[in-house]
Amino acid sequence: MATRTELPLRPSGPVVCCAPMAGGVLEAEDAGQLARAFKALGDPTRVRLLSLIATAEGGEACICNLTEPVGLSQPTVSHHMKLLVDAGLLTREQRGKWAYYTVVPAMFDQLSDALRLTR
Amino acid sequence: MATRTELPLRPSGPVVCCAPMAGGVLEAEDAGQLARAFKALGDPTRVRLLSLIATAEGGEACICNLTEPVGLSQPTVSHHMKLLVDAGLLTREQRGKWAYYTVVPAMFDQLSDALRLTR
DNA sequence: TCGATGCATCGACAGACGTCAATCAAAGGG
DNA sequence: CCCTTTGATTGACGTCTGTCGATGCATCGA
Repeated sequence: MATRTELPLRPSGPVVCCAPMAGGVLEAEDAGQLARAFKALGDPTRVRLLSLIATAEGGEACICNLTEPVGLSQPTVSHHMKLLVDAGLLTREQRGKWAYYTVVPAMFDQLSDALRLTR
Repeated sequence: MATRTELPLRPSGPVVCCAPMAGGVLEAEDAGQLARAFKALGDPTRVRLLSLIATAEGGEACICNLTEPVGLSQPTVSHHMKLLVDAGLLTREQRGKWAYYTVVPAMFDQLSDALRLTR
C-alpha cells in the first residue's frame, strides 16, 4: 500500500495495533484499531487505574488494591479492567485467589508514536 | 518509586491541558483532563479526520474537503470537528465561506508524552 | 437585492456506556 | 468438608454518543 509516511504499522509487532497518523491518510481499518485503543483511554476511571498499576510496587496490582482508590464498586472496577485488557493495554494473570494486572509497555509505545506528527 | 513509571503530563505545555501531576498516581482531575482528550480520539471517524487534516496540503482542510472522504453527512462531520476543537486537538479559522481546520501539534506532543511509561 | 454555497445548530432516535446490587465460580484455610 | 475471600458475570438503570434530515445563518457572486 502506498500509505506509509509515518505512524507506521509494524506488521511484525508483538502487539496488534496501530498505524497512524500523519503519513498517508489512515484507512478505515487502521483508524478503527487506533480509535479502539484510545477509546479505552477515554475514561477518567480507566486512566486512574492505569496510573495506579503503573506506579504500583512491582508494576502490578490486583482488583482488591484498586477498588478503594478509585472509589467504585468491585464489579465496576472489574468491568473497566476487562476493557483495558481487551484493548491490549493490560495483561491479566491469575495467581491463587488474586488476579494481577500489569501494563503492556509495547502498546503504550505504539500509541505514543501514533500521536507523533513529526517523524 | 525510584523509577518513575507513570502516566505523566507535561505541565509546561502551551496548550491548556492537564495540570501537573505531582509525583505519583494521577488524581481525579488530572485523569479527567487526560481522559477528555483521549475520548476525542476514541472514534474511528475522528481519527480519520485528524489524519486527513494532518496530511492535507498546507496542513489544513475545510469541511467540504472532509465530508466525502469519510462518507458521512455534513452535519455529522461538523459535529466531530467541534468535538476535536473542544478537545484542543484542532483549531478553527473562518476564511470567507470556508472554515479551515488545523491540528495543534503541542496537544499531540502532550498526549504522546503522557503515554510514555519511561522517562 | 437575490440566489447559491459552506457550515453550524436543532430535534430526534437507536445504540453504546458507566454504574450498581445481586449472583455465580473458583481458590484457600480451618 | 464447609465457609470465607477474591473476582467475574448478569440484569437493570439512566445517561451519553453517533448519526441523520431539516433548518438557520453568514458569505459570496451575479
